[in-house]
Amino acid sequence: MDAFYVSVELRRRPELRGKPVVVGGDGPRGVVAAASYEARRFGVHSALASSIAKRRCPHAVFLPGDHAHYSEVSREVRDVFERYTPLVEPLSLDEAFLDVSGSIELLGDGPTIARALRAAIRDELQLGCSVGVAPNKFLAKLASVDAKPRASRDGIERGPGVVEIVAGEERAYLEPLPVERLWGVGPATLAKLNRIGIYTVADLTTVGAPALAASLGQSQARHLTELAVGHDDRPVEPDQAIKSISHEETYAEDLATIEELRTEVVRMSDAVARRLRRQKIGARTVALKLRFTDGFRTITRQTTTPEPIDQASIIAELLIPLLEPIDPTPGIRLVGVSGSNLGPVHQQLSFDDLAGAEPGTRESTVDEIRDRFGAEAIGPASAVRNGKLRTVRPGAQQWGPNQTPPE
DNA sequence: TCTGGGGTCCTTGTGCGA
DNA sequence: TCTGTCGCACAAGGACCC
Repeated sequence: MDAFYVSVELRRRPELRGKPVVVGGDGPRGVVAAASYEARRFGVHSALASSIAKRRCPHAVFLPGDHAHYSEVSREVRDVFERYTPLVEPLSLDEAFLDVSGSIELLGDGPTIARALRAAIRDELQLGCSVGVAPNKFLAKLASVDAKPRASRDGIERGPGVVEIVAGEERAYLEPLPVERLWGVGPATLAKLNRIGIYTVADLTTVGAPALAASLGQSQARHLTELAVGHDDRPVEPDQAIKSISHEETYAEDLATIEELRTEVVRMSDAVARRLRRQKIGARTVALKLRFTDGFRTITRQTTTPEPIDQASIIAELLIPLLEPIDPTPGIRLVGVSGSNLGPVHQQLSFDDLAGAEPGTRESTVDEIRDRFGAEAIGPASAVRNGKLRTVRPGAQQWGPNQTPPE
């Protein structure tokens, strides 16, 4: 999808069409989630610090973002995709791979299906999208980027909308591209490649395997060598099982005491546990993540239990001891909790249960209360501040702390 | 007055049992 | 009994993706 979050907002706010619009966090530590092409002309792009975005484009309209709404629209988009093939693998809210090889006889070749799909999304949902057509996922993704509109200081180019990479022409397409276009080459890998004289995909195909492996390690070297010649045999998999569930928050003001960290770990554990129960799954490994303000340093601590768990009280009881050796006085800007190693939950005893309740009943009752009366209806006592419960809504703080923190 | 949140995958180090 | 090593599981961190 093209500038998905912004395009969704423009459907509700048509008066903003043609203006620089930015969706993201507007607080001191917020980032840009999406920028309209008008804003991109000023060098504003996703993941840019909002403070810099405001400096580059002071007249842009900043919108806070509405993750729940984008999820709904994403579902509508997927419904359209599924009219063309059942083999749809969502990559994120705004991207998906479609295997249409079984639909060609009925609906026409790849580019024909791509054009029909674009027209349907535009006419029915008033949203723009760009499609890459290719023999595999990596090349299709690459082509879809080249199909998108492009913004520069001089103006906005519309983009072709559909780009096809034909089988047999993979290498001719790939070789002139800068090597960072390959999936898995970010800033760190790019620096390593540049150090051994690799700047383009063509450079990568001429360097020997031992030299590449010495720089990057066997696994990554093999991966990039395959991509550089257009090989990618990953199938389109519609039903990917999730492997971890996490919740993390960055604070507008640093935390500096163990007591504050404990309170936040309880809140985050509650959020993660609720989502685990929603998915009817438990985590064997639970992890704590802390990011220090000095130098953006991040540490993680994890522990693994014999059985999958989905109770907030147990997750918190496991993680809080991991906090004890940590000195928070330099200032903590982010706290996160995650659960991985997922599996079905067997009957488990929580600390609550030791007080007499049936195993697991207390937290599922909490879920029911929240479903009926809202997230603010009930929560951990330690999450109450100034008489108000500080709740966690998934996605609510997706792009950094709010400008005006809750009381 | 720069850097979110939710993910996946990989590498490296370590402890442990065989 | 001591030492080396192999495989495995786990912990921690890093890199990358949208």
